[in-house]
Amino acid sequence: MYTETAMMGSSTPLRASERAYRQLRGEILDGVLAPGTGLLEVEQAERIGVSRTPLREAVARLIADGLVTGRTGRGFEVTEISVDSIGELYELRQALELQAVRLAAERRDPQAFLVLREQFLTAPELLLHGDSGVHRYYTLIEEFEEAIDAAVVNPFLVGALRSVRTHLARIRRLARKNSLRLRQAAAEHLLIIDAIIAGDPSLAAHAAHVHLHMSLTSVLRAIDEEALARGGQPVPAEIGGPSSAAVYPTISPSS
Amino acid sequence: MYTETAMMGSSTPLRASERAYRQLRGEILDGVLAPGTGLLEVEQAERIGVSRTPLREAVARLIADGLVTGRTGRGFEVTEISVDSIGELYELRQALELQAVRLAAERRDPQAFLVLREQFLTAPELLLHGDSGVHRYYTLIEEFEEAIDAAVVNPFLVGALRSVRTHLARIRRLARKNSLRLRQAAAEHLLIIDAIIAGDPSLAAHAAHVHLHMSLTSVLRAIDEEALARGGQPVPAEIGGPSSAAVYPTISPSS
DNA sequence: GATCAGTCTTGTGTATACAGAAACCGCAAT
DNA sequence: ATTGCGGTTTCTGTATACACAAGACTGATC
Repeated sequence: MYTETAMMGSSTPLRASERAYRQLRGEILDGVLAPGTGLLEVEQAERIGVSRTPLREAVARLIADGLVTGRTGRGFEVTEISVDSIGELYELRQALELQAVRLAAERRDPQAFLVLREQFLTAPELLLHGDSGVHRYYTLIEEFEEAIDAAVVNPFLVGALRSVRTHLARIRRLARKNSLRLRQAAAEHLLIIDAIIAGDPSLAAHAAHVHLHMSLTSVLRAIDEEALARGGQPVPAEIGGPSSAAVYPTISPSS
Repeated sequence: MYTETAMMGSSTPLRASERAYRQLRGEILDGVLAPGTGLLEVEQAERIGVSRTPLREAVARLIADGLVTGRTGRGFEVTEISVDSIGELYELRQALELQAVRLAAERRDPQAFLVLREQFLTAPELLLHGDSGVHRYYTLIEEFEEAIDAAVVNPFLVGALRSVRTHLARIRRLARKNSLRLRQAAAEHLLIIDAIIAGDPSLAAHAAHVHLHMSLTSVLRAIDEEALARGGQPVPAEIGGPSSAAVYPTISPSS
């Protein structure tokens, strides 16, 4: 059977393993497949419409990405996201982004960042335009990240950054940010961009540090609030576990 | 030299994909499979003695590790190591190790590092004992790295560090260090260890920075010398061009 | 002699068949 | 009632078969 299902309009028909990878990855990142979900090869292969061979390849890549863990013997499992793991991810993120921003400030093409600067200046009013504005804002962030990657040049560093961003995407889902925080974040980005344009690595790094600190604080608070809201007003003792840790169980990724 | 095949008569019979992965990885790290070598699925599967299915899984992991690149259409290829890529790797390494060492200084169990300290003190005389002493020294380095990993706790950071160390192992092959440099390196390590024991994150980071700088300098010089020796004639000191970069062609990994 | 086209070989991508192993269920025994 | 044991049932791990695509080769033509 050669399923012509998704031509996608794009050029290449896309290999089955690639389709499986993208679909699973997308579903994990979107939270369709919740953390802790146990998956079986046969079941997933059938659902996605590929045979087990390409599906296994897809799962192997997801494991390498740290989005999935191989369960001994029986299938595989979407990795959990604990509050602890968020802090850990930010420790790595800090190491990488400070370095990236430092190098970007040394090697940047000023032109690219001047363009970005203009766009970030419009962020506040952009964020008044509801959901579509927010979406546009996230696109802007992506462009910022791409500009950094391009300026840094370093494939090792960029690779590590991409990995971190993958996990960040999942965390972002846990706590949708309010627009106040987004406007604040835009201002913080602007500062980083200015430092890069000025070719000031040290300032860029410190500005990034500030931004990450604010970001982490905001994420943790948002998750806390959400946990309270979901836990309901009562918060009865019937669930005796450690409060926040129970909501987002333990475990964490590897790569 | 590295270990050979299956000296581990350990517990599990080991899956075929795992065997293939370890063998290929070992051979790449040892330089048996030189950078740029083109590999074919069938040929490698036959050589290693597994079928294509597990071999493909092994190759997928190697690609994820950045040790191998998929070639469009025809087989796969051992990734090259350029002089540029060494510098890039060290940029990532610096970001990660400084952060690791910083966190280790905050969270360490002093006892573990006190033990390490004792051992590193014996390094100089250890390195007088020829090849076996050098081997013992590298074991010591591994123990140091493990102690850092344990102190850092952070799985994300540790994962990224492991990836870097993989690539470092390949580079180490290119330029076997002289024992003078190793003694020097031991002293630098000692400083880092002392800072960690003292619980001084900032000093630990700076000491690590120094160490990495010295290490990179030493590696690059060693490669240069080796290139000169191999290039035969006393290549004039016209370093202006891509002289050194030409020896170890372009390309680099992705992770 | 060179170039181009058609075929032929070879290698990947995918599906499937098969074997071994681990979890599940039920039964029985303490 | 609980626990240990055996049969059963999946599910994984591996091998293999098959289809398609991309080179390589050969032969023919200019």
